[in-house]
Amino acid sequence: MLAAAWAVAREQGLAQLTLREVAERVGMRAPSLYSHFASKNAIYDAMYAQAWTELLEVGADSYENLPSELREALRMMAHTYFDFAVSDLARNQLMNQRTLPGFEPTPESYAPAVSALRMLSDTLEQHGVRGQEDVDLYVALIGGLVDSQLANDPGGDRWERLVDRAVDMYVDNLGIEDTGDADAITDRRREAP
Amino acid sequence: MLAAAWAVAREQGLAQLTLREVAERVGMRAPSLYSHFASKNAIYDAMYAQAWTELLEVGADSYENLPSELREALRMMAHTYFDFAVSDLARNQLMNQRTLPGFEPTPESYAPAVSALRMLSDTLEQHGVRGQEDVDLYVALIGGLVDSQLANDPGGDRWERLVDRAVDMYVDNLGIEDTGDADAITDRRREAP
DNA sequence: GTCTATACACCGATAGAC
DNA sequence: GTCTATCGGTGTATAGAC
Repeated sequence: MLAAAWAVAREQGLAQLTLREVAERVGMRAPSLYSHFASKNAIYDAMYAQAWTELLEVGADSYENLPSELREALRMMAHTYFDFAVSDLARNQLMNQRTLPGFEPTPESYAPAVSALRMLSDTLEQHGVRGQEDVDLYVALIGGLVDSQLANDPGGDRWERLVDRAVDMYVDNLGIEDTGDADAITDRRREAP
Repeated sequence: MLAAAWAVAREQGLAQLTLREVAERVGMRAPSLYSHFASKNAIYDAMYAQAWTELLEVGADSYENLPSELREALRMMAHTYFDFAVSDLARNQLMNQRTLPGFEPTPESYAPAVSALRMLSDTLEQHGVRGQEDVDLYVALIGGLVDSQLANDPGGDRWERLVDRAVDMYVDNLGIEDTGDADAITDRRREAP
């Protein structure tokens, strides 16, 4: 049933999802959906939770045995996320953009999003990347590649080809020793004025 | 009249713009809008052109007397664009995201977008940044900061504070001499494998 | 150009029978 | 749980009077 909702969102657009269309795909009438969801917003909410849970699973699989070397580990992480995000525009809009005005996930549905970000920052930390700003910059950098790819070259690879270079640029900027040791200390990161 | 459309888009959401609401704000009835626009899509199209034309004007003012020094010039450009983009979520969605399924600007409306990107690449080139991938990476980097700011900290400055650092990171990665001379040659940019 | 009137389709949501 | 019927509302767009 959520699968049907995702299909509609992908085909018609996230905001153009309708109860009638979802119901039809599962062989039901629109009012019957209210036996499963309290409202249309509740469907979005469940989709939001499912999307972040999916990422959590993809990430758990992929991050389990990351290379100890910082640069290689970040490249793998970046590609995993990039492929996941780019493969579904509607899902990415629900997860990371304010496409639905006023939509706010419930605390229960927001939880997997928090876990996913936590998993990212934990993994970064294990590889020597510490500090909120370092994480924020990584999020913006990889997210920017995803958004550019989806907006300007959907189905192509114009920004995907920049993922490795972007990660290298980022690691160079961190200015930590790239030894694979979790305890890197040297920090010559440039300070913004 | 376009101003009324922008107001509705900002308040209700880009996709939630309705002819009735726009008409009401200009003291008209919905059908009267068809004297000015052939369809709702034509309104979006005019808004798209206006948005990119605005950026073109802001950019022309700002890029006229940029510092010759690469790093400083890119910082100014980045802040100019960041402030412009972050100040209007609906406008940014129309310009840079696929929020309206199936919307494609007409060639006439797409023209100012091409001009704006051309202005960017010309300016970058004048400061020694050449190559499509260099431009693409800049677009993704600054766009990523914008999108992160709008999605995760609307009204705040959590990613705005990273603009200067991001530009420095980018310039360092270009690996060109930062002398203010338009003819920088050294290129030790890392190649993705 | 703007109006009234209206067509036609669609929306989310509820009531109540089965 | 699922249905039919329906509510009250919205949407874009057109016809034709003024």
